[in-house]
Amino acid sequence: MFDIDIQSRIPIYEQIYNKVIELIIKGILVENAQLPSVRNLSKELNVNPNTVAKAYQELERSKIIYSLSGRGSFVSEIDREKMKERILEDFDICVRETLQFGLTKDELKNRIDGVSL
Amino acid sequence: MFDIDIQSRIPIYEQIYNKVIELIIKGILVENAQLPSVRNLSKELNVNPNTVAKAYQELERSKIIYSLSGRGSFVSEIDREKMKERILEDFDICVRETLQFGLTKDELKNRIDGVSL
DNA sequence: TTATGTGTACTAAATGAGATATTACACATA
DNA sequence: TATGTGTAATATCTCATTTAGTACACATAA
Repeated sequence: MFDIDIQSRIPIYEQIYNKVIELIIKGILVENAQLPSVRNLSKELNVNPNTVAKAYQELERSKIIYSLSGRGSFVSEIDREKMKERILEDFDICVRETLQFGLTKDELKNRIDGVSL
Repeated sequence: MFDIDIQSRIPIYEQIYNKVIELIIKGILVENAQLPSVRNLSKELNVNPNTVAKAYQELERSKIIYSLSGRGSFVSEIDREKMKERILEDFDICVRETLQFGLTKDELKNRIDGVSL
């Protein structure tokens, strides 16, 4: 569920951050659902607790989750559209970078069809 | 011409690498055109010569440029389609990451129209 | 030949982000 | 009371990136 890629150039804490967003958007983590505890998730991922804590703190700063001392961390009120918007803004950057190389928007659109998960 | 972003999380040598590709794709650097010398470009960018050299060496490894000892570095034979393909493969990764969040291909395609350089 | 400009190689050091190790504290709750 | 929670703090390690400096071999024009 929280699989991460140690090889990736994307920092672990950022992968966790993104994973939580992904799970929320997909409806797997619903409003007020409790996230795995820092210590449990760190064991599950074979990662230092500080790393998970950092991800959770960033998520809280973004108001995506809220953490209660002694209780745990939970999913905030969800505005799916706002979350999607945030993802799409990252996508914009990628598109912009690609266009910069001189490719056309049509080439990009056609390309999307061929992409498979 | 070779503007780079010191703030970026993308390494300088990689920005230079990408810049050269961009200039080739756009037809600004044509076949057998000479690149700025390692020392000159390093001065222009306020960057260590080693950093430029690293970019050039990577470009040569990729057969995008060729370097002649004592002469300089030059643009290789160009297969624009192959270069585009390489760019698009990076784009694929980005698309895949975005789809992973649960967005649809149509949402992505529509989004592209709104992007401006 | 000489001077200058080219790529290349090498070693050493500085930097910074990321991750780890460890301990500790305050809080909630069964 | 015991256990589990988030949080904080400090020190350390690792690694990629970048810098600094020097040196060598080659090409070429003066």
